[in-house]
Amino acid sequence: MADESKYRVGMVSKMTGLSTHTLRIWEKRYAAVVPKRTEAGGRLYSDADVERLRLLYKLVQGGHSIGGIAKLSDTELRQMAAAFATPPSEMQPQHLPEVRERVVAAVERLRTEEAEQMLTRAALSTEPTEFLKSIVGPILVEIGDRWERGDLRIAHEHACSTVMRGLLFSLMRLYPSNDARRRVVVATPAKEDHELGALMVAILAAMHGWSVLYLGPDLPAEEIAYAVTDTKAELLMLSVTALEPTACRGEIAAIERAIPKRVRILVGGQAASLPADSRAEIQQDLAITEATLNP
Amino acid sequence: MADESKYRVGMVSKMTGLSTHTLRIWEKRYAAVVPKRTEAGGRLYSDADVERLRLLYKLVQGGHSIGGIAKLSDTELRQMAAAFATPPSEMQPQHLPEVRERVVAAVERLRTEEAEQMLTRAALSTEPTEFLKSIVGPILVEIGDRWERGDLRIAHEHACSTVMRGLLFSLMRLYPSNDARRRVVVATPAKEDHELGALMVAILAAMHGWSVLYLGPDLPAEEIAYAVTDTKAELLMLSVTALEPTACRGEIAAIERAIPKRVRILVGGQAASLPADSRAEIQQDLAITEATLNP
DNA sequence: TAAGTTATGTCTAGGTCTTGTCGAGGCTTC
DNA sequence: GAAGCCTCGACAAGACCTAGACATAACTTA
Repeated sequence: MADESKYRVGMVSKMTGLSTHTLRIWEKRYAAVVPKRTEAGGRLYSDADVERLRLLYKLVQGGHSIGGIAKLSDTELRQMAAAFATPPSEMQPQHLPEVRERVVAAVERLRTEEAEQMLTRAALSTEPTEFLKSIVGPILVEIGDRWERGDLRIAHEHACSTVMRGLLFSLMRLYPSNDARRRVVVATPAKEDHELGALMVAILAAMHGWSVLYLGPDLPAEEIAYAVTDTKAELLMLSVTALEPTACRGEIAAIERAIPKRVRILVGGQAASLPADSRAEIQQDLAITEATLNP
Repeated sequence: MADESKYRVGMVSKMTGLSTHTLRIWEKRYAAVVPKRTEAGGRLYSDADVERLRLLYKLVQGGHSIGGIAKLSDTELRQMAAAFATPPSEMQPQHLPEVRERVVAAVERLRTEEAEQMLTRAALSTEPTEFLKSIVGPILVEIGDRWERGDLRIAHEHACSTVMRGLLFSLMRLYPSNDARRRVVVATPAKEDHELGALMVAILAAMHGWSVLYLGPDLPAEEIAYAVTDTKAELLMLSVTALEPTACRGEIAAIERAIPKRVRILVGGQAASLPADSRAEIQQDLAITEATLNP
C-alpha cells in the first residue's frame, strides 16, 4: 500500500479516455489532479488520481464546466456524480423510499410538522403523479397495515391522514382550473368516510385542466346527482375505500338512475364495486385514471 | 462544503428547464436570483439558487407572473407553492360583508373555485383572527341555517365546508410552529364529525407560536389521551359542534381521567358541555381563546 | 372597438472567456 | 533513433456577457 503512483500519462489517457493534452492542461490550468513526478519530470498518476479523473470526466460530459468542478474535493465530486446520474430536474426516485421512511417515522412520533415539511419538499420537487403514486399512496397503505397489526394507534392514523389531507388540499390549489367546459365532480358515496382517494383523483383532474368540484366524503346519492346535474358536469369520479360492496353498489345504482346518461362515471378505490347492469367504469390504477382524464 | 456556487448558466438551464436567456433576463429585470460571479463576470449559481429557480418556474407555470413573485423570499415562495395559488402581493383589503355575500352566492351555484378564490384573497389581506371571526364563522353559520331551512342542500353544505377545510388547512401551513416547548393537541371527541371549529382554533394556536398537533375529527378518548401524553402537550383543545351533551360530557370525562393533571383543557364550539366535576374550561368565543393562547 | 401600456420571453450583434487541441523545440529512455 | 514525455504559446469553437430590438399577450384607457 506504499506509494502507488504507477501510471504514466499515456496509460492514464487510455484508462480515462482523456487525451494526454487534456490531462496536462487540466493540471496546469485547474490543478484538477497533481500527479507525482519522476526525477526526470515525468508524471506518475496513482489509482486515486485516475479515479478522480474518471469522475471529473463523467461530470464534464454531463455538462459541468471543468473550471467549476476541478477544485472540489473527491467527496463532493462523488455526491455530484450521484445526484447527476439521473435526470436533473426532478427529485431522484431512489430518494423516494427514504422520504417515505422518514415520514412514517415522524408520524410514529406524532411529529406532524416534520412529516409535513418533508412531504411538502417532496411534493414540490417530484412530478405530481409520481408523488401521489410513490409517496402518498404507499405511506397510507403502510400506516394502514401497521394500524391493523396493532403496531400503530388510531391517533397515528388520524395524524397521518390529517397531514395528507392538508397537503393534498394545498396541492389541489396549485392547479387553478379554468376550463369551464370540462367539469368533473369528485366525491365519496354515502357512508364512505375516507376522502384521501377522492382528493388524489381530484388533484389529477385539476392537473389535467379540468374544472373540479370537489364535494368531499360521505355524500348521499341524490346530492351527488344534484351536483352533477346542476353544474352540467360531464364526468363523475367516485372513490370507495372502505364501504361494503353491497352498499357501494346500491349507492352507485341510485346515482346512475338520477344523472343524465351522457355523464361518464369512474369508480376507483380498493372497495370499488359495481352493480351488474352498471355503465360506470372501475379504475384501480391512478395511471389509468390519468390517461382517461387526458383530453 | 461551504456555499458552493458551482453551476454555470448553461448547466442551470439544463437543470431548471429555463433558457439561459430567461435566466439572465429574470436576473436583470426582477433580481429573481442574483448568482455570484466569477472574476471574469460569469454567473455561478448555488444549489439554493437552483431550488429557488425551480420554485419560481413551477409557480410561473401555474399561472403566476414572474414580476409578481420574483421578489418574494424563499419561505414565502415555498408557502405559496405549498399553500396558495395567489401571491401575497396582489392582495387588497376588501369589504368583508361583501366577501361573505359573494362567497355564499358562489357556493349556492356550486362554483367552488370562485368561492375559494375570494376567500383566499380575503384570508391573505385580512388579519387572521378577524378573518376567522368575520368571514369563516358567519359563512358557516349562514350556510348551516339555510340548509336547515331547506333553502340549500347537503351538497351545498358539503361543498362549502370542503372549501373551508382546504383553505384552513392551507392557512395553518402558513404558520410553521417552531416552539417545541408549548405543545397543544387539537381534536374533536369521538362521534363529533365537524372539524372546522377545531381547524380554526388550531390556526389560532399556530399563529401564536404553539406547536400544534392537529388530529382531526372523531377521535376516541383514549387516543386523544395517548397523543397528549406522548407529545407532552401542555394544552388540549377540543371542539364540539354537533355532539349530544351527554356524549360530550362522557368523552370529556374519559379524557380527563386519562391525561396528566397539569394539562389544561379548553372546550369550544356550540355544543360544548362539561361534566359536573370537570376542570376543563368552556370557551365559546374565539377572541377569548386567542387571549388564552397568548404567552 | 381601437389604440396605448405593461409584462414577458426570444433573438441578434459584437465582444470576452473558457477549454480542448496542435505543433515546435527539447529531454529521457530503451 | 524512435517513442514517449515535457513546456509553452497559438488557435478555434463554443459558452457567456451586455445591451437593445422584437413579438406577443394581457390589460387599460380613450
